Amino acid sequence: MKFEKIAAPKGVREYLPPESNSFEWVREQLINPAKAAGYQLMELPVFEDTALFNRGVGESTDVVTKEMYTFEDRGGRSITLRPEGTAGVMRAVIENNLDRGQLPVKVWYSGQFFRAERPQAGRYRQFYQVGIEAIGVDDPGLDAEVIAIADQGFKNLGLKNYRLEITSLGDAQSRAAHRVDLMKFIAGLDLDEATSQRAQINPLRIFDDKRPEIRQMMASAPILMDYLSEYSNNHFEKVKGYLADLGVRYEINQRMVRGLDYYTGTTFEFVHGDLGAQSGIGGGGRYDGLMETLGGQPLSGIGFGLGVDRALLAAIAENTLPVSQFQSDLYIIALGEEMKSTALTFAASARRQGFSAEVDFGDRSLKGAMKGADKSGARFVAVIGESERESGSVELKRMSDGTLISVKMGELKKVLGA
RNA sequence: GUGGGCGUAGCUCAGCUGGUAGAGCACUCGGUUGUGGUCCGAGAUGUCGCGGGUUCGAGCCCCGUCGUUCACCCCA
Repeated sequence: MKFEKIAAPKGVREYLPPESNSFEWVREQLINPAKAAGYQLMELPVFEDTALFNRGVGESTDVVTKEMYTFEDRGGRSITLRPEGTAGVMRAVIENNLDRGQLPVKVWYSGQFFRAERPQAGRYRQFYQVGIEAIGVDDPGLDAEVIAIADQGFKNLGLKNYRLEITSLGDAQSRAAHRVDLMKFIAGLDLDEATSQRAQINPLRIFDDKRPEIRQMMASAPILMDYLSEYSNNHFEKVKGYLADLGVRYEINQRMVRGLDYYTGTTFEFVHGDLGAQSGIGGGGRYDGLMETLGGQPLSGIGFGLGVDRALLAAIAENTLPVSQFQSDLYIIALGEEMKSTALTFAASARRQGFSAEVDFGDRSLKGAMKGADKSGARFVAVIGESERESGSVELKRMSDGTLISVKMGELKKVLGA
């Protein structure tokens, strides 16, 4: 009887040892600055009521119209695998009245997100993000701090070849005024069918077109930043000032376009230089209307999402991953089956003493076991035989230079260090 | 969703103008019975992604399909 193999679903990225160690490290580096700034964990469902994203992310976005994993559950409810994190956080904040306490609500999250796109380098159908949200306060200092936290995450990874682009999308009035003029401008252009259709849905998208001829046409298009209200402009000036004070380097990108509809005011993106087409490693911004749209108070908020998969690719490209292999302190080999119990007991004792210890399994030859110890990268090896069992002490072999050091099983600290 | 490249042992790949598969690495064992990294020897491993077609004969040609990859699109 032979069973067929089952493959992973298309487009999912899996992290297996030893690469998973790098993945875990990257994720930690990215989120640590947020923890240090007082953000607290929020664990949310990976699936939500479809309406949350339709309403929250926006019906005009590609994310909602063609990239969501939507299905009906057994109770006839329309369910969607989350394509991004902010809407879910907002839903939970509103539902649990977190915004009735001290503001801003500061939370972080980490997990997988889903988008049914054609897979490509750095683009997967299931991908990982860490992110934060600060909800309920509209303070340019907060905008700057949020951006600085994201930037610190990338710095923690040792990345250098990335840039931070920022812009302000202004408030509702700013955007409405700009949109009128921009539509007028675009109507005068000679665009192909698909492009002009896209322009109807969101004219800002045309700014993001990569074709040189389009870029040239758009060179003289009206820029949103020229339409900012006094309030928006003032707010943005302060953000830039604080960023400068924080030593966060940025570039203004007046043509930045984000894929989610809810962004207003300060908006930003981190772009890496070595990643090919999928170069965005993180992004975020302020969202004035989102909470109200989802049935909550009319409070503003700001947050970001950082791509863990892409950050890892960037770290690989820049060769900044730590070389240290994740190794055990102690590798324990039992000489024959009779000694296995002693070996297991010793390993458990070593772990209680605060050291990582692994046991060689499979009853292979001592030579094979030593090879296994070598490959595991363990710092020390202990061979357990009759004399060890009788005396209660072991000879620890330091693998780096081969020296043998005798020590009582209960006093590993003397050799392995604190 | 649209286009192009690719798909041979666990990994990296070779396989000439079609004649039914190979290398290196890795893996297991051994080089006399309690100590690794080098060296030497031995061994196991593939329905050549899958399904059709052409042919006396296909890993090599054709079609389809799936996967992968790059770009478009989109974005983390």
